[in-house]
Amino acid sequence: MNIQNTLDTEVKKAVLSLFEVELPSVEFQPTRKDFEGDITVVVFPMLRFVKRNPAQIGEQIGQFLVDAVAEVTAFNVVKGFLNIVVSDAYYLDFFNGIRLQENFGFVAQVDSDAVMVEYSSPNTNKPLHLGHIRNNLLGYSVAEILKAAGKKVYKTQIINDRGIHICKSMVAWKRFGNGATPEGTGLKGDKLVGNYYVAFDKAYKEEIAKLVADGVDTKLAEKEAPILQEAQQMLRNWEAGNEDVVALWKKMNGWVYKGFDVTYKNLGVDFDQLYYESDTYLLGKDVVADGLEKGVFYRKDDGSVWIDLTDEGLDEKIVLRSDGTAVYMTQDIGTAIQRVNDYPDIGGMVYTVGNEQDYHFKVLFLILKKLSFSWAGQLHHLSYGMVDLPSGKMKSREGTVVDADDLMVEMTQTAAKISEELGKLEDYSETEKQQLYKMIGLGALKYYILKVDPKKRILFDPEESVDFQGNTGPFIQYTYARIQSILRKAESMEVPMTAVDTNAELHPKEKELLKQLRQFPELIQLAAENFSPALIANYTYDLVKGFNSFYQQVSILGETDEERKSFRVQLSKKVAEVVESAFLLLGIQVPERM
RNA sequence: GGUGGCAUAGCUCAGCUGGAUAGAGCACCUGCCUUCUAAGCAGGCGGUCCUAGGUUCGAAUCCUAGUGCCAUCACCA
Repeated sequence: MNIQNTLDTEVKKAVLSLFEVELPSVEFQPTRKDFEGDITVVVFPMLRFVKRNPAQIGEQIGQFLVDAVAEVTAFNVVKGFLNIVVSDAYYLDFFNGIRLQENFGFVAQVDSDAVMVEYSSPNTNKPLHLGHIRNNLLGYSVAEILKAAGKKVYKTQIINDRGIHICKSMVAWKRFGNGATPEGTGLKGDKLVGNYYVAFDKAYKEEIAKLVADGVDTKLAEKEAPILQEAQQMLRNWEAGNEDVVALWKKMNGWVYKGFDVTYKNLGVDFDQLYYESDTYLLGKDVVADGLEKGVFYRKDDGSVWIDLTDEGLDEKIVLRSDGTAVYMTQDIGTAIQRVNDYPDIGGMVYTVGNEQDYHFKVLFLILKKLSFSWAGQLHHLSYGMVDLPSGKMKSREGTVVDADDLMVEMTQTAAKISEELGKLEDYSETEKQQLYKMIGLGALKYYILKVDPKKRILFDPEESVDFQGNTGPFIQYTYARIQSILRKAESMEVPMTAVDTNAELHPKEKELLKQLRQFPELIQLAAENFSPALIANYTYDLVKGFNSFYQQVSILGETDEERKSFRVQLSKKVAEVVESAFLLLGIQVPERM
């Protein structure tokens, strides 16, 4: 039984027998470092029921607990805080329980309902950048955390493969490309297509300037620039199914997908199911018709269809244009329904999309609720802040973006530089080294991004890059590698890996580590409830800090008492396992050496 | 203007449903490698928790008002 539950009932019993009062609840917190004890009962809230001096109440409850609960060995009271000391035996017993447990903290799938997690969802007219990296890491990590918490998860993305922006790249390629291909140029497909998107913008601006110079009004020039007209015509042709246009569209998108695959693979993210906007953009219209009948929507005189959300403190929102075509919202309604049709066990969805779309998702969820879908209550917008540069916002068209591929290469190079200076891996082959550098470089990047609360905006300074010391991915990876080194030696020393004697006495650092390990399962649940990889990251950091302190203060393999040595080796192993598990949830790998 | 988010040390960030003297890392300054990996450990320096009120035994945390930054309020996606 969990010690806290035991204490909860015992404290209530104590208050009942001592003061004849029934407490509704008891407030616990971990004892702060500077005080003696493990768990603290906060006495203040009891004052409403027990009219006495808090210190006195604490004393009496403390004595009661020592007498009644075997695991409680001592207590002290500071002001209104009753600090309880829990026996070493309790912690050692806990350790024996998890010693051989694989995937400690992870829950086997318990929910029959599945969750679909959407993330990435790029446009196919330009390469992925730092903003997508944050999106991908968050989405992937949340999906993994939900799995670890017992959910069935489908990872998905909706690829925005149609629209005027794609046509812009296509037009520019036709005009300036001279038949360039990824094979011919040696460029990654997404990069090649992205270049033409930039080229379009450049040509467009030049045409506007020329028209304005010829005396055309700026507004008009922006509308009438021939290259824009051409792109618009191309979109109409695409929608009409023009063979040439569709063939070009397929060809160029194909290039982009190949490029994206490389980036995703390097980033270490994946998907169970892909959706393409070209398949879904017409969806949702029948649902709107349905909703019209039910009175959820209403039609205006011009034929457009709206929903009135003023009762919810929001505005009116259009769901179908006057010409009967779908808008963004229509499509998202349709896609959500499509997904549940495809995977009937879906009970909820998570949308990983930037916070600039908070309003959109608020409205979308409300609409789905009003259409009374059973799963509409379980929709979550995993909203995150933008990644800004010191110069401000990233803009693809202006070339002020941090490219995802470039950034990963840079991080790997930095890792390589640091590692080579330290020179600990002389016996590694070149391939082994490269693999490790990538692991460390990406570990630094991923941790840097995931440790921050998703809601917050991230300021990324490419000059200062990302740290490799302190509260960083590499620091945690390093600790893991250190433990592996000990374990290798322990194996050659043939240290026995047997259950520990619960009568043993714990070193304070050992107890500290056991306390931290004990929190891991709850932490996964908490992270899942809050959709927060940051909680996992910060927990892992604390655990590792605790281990390093332990490592520095006590000797593990040098310990002369064989039983104690065995315990320390196994404790280290468990810490490493938890670090590995936690990092798995963040999509970060851990090295055997570094 | 309406709505939403954010504001904690020079910088980057923790701080769970209100609880003890507000915590880390980086930077700066001290120590510690003939001892299990020094990408480490131990310590020092550094804070009107944006401001002003309020609720409470107790507020960085909750409420109100204000300030600053960001986003959003399209028959674009």
